[in-house]
Amino acid sequence: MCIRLEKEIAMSLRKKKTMKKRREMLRSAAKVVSQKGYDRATMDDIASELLMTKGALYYYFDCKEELIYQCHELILSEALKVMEEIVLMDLSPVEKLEKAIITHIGFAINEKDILNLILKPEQTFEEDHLRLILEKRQQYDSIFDRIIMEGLNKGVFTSSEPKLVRMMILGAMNWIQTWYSPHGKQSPEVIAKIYAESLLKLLL
Amino acid sequence: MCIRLEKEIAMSLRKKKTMKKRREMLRSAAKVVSQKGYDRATMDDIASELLMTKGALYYYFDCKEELIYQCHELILSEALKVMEEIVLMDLSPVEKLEKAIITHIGFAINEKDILNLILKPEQTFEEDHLRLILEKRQQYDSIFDRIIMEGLNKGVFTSSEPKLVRMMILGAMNWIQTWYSPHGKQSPEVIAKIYAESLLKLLL
Amino acid sequence: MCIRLEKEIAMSLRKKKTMKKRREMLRSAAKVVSQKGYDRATMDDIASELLMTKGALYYYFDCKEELIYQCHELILSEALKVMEEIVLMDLSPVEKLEKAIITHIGFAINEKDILNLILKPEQTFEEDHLRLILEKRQQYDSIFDRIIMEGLNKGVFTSSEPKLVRMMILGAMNWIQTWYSPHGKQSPEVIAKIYAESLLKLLL
Amino acid sequence: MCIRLEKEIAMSLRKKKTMKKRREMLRSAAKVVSQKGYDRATMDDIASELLMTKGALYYYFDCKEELIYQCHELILSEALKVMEEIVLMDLSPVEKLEKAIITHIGFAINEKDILNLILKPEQTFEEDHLRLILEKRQQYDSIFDRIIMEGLNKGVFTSSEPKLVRMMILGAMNWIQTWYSPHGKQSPEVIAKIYAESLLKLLL
DNA sequence: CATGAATGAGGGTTCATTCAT
DNA sequence: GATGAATGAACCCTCATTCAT
Repeated sequence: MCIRLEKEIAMSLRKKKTMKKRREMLRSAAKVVSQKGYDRATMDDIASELLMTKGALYYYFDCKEELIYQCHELILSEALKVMEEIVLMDLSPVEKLEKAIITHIGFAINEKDILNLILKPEQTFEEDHLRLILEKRQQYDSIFDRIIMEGLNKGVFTSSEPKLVRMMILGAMNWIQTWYSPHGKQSPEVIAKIYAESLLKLLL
Repeated sequence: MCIRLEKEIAMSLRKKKTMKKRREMLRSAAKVVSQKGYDRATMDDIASELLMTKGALYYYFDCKEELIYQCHELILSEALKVMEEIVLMDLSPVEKLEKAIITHIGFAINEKDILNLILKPEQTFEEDHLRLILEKRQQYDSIFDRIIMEGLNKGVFTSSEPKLVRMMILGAMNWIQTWYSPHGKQSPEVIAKIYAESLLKLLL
Repeated sequence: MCIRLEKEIAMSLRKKKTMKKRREMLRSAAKVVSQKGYDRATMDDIASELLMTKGALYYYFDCKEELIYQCHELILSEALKVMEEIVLMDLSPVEKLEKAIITHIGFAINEKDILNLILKPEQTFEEDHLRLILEKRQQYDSIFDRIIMEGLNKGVFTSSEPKLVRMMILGAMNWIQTWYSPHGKQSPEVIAKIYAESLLKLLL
Repeated sequence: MCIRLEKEIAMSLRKKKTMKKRREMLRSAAKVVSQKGYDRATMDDIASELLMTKGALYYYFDCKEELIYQCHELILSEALKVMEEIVLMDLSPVEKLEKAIITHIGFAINEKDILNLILKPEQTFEEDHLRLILEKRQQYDSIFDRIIMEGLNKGVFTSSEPKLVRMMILGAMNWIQTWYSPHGKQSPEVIAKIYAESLLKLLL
């Protein structure tokens, strides 16, 4: 019994370790891929960023696409969870949208490496992975829709085209990746604030 | 003399033909590349879209990068010219910005194939081409800055962060490529109108 | 009759012109090929050295190999003719060999562009051309053999291995191409003299 | 500790194996290239001579030029080492030069495949490799200069142009590659002896 | 689990050659 | 005779993937 317990604990420890390792690998992979682009980042690049050999990577992931898909999955799920918490908070729609915008921009900047991957999944993924990714993106986007609808229903937002406005907001935010540099004069937090304040005008 | 003249005319005719052909090739190349992505679109793909052989492509362009660079150059120059005309028109800043937004969205949708290429040039182009592209993009962006500044000076626009607002506007517009489909319910023109109207709010 | 005559003269003039042109082309081709090597010199390189287009070259020569073969043929025939004159001169074997060495070195240096081509014809020419070239080289080499034999018969030369000595002499001379530079301190004539004097020792 | 030791031994064994393989590859590559010439020998040719695939070659060498450069490096270094031993032997200059000539001809004939590559490195190698090769050749040549100078100083050799004589000797020897065939009537050793004996006359 | 080695299917590029005009 | 354009066969090189050890 005691031995069994130890084993179980050991297992769960090992599993945790493995999970942690996988996550590390995903982060590193995402970093390389977001810098070079999917097609230009080779498995060797990714492996050496991890101080591993290519062969080892294939122990953890079946193929390149799978590896990168897992990256998406990881970060999108994380982001989605945070966003869903925001929706359920006891806040006004205005406050929720502000929070959502600030949070999203935080991801876009801090997790630039990973979120970067999201542009044009059609050019990267095959059927199966693609469907899953598009679904999750859909879920993510709908978070914003829900907040906006809530605001419209409560009469604090105004818009005849809420879907288009949601896309304007997302587009404006995602574009930040394009020009943001940590050496710029404004901190990510300041940028996020300004964006939140400004973009809210689209709904007033 | 007469013969000489004929020759010259013939020359200029041939040159015109060649120019026209080059332009056609650029359009087709842009189409393929915008669909598959730079790295996945092979020179064979591009050539067969043109009902040509790969070798023929290399008669006109030194290498793949050069070919795609010329695509950028072509469309960016065109767009820039149109935008510069707008700046010089005898219109109010509000009207100018509306026109600029509508025009830009027109490009983003109709020339999707080409403008699409603009995302992340760093991952595609080497030093020299990259610098030229970034310069031209800069010029393009500054058109919007000029209109915005004009509005601020005349007191019709208000913003403490005009640069960030300009980037929100561009981001919102460029994102359209991401989701626009000709089968959607709204026509490009309607979309453009709605965007123009909404985005102006960011400056009021 | 008179017209006919004119025509004939004209013909012969044209032919001469054509011949001259061919020779010019061969010289230029040889120059390019000797600098870059057969495989690295493209037909475009050769054509542009001649201020022509590639197509024009093909009017005069069937293919690249043919063109280069003609180069060999031209220079080898020339050299052979000069050498044969030397053999027939009314000179002592020593004087003949001196003259032959000096003449050969003159070719090796001044016609470097063309003689250069002679190394390793096996790697360049197909069956037919190769046989013709090897034959002519054989003829050329045998000139030296004849002079040496004459010297041996007259008792002014001594060697138990005349063939090997002939090859030493040719090797020593042809190697000059490898290091000769017009900017060196010794003139071609001086070099030739020294070589003639020294190499004769091999037969004394 | 024991495990560690085993590992280290294994490492060194594997490394040795790898080194040996590399050397084999260089020999085969040299063979193919010396037969077909650098530009005509394809990587496929070289690979199939080794019963390998092209890809495997690229696992060991960065590019074709590097592969062939390593061939040069290998054989030149070997030859240079042997020659340097000769210079340092306790022999008379005449005996040293004889030995050097015989040794060089041994290389020229037996390692024909590799030494063959030395003609015209300018047409094959880029800047960096070229410089290294020319340097090493220089070193090699200077071995002969040193022996000759020693002989001149001791009064056993006579020459007003020792540099030119050195080049005659090298040229005569290297030319052997051009005509030597294992089916000829004279053995390499006999040829080497005759050359040594004859070429010494140039310095007496 | 991990590594070094190898494979094989392309992809970009070059170039001799051809041909309509 | 000459030109611009086009072809197609190779060639060098890359890289995701596999596998014996």
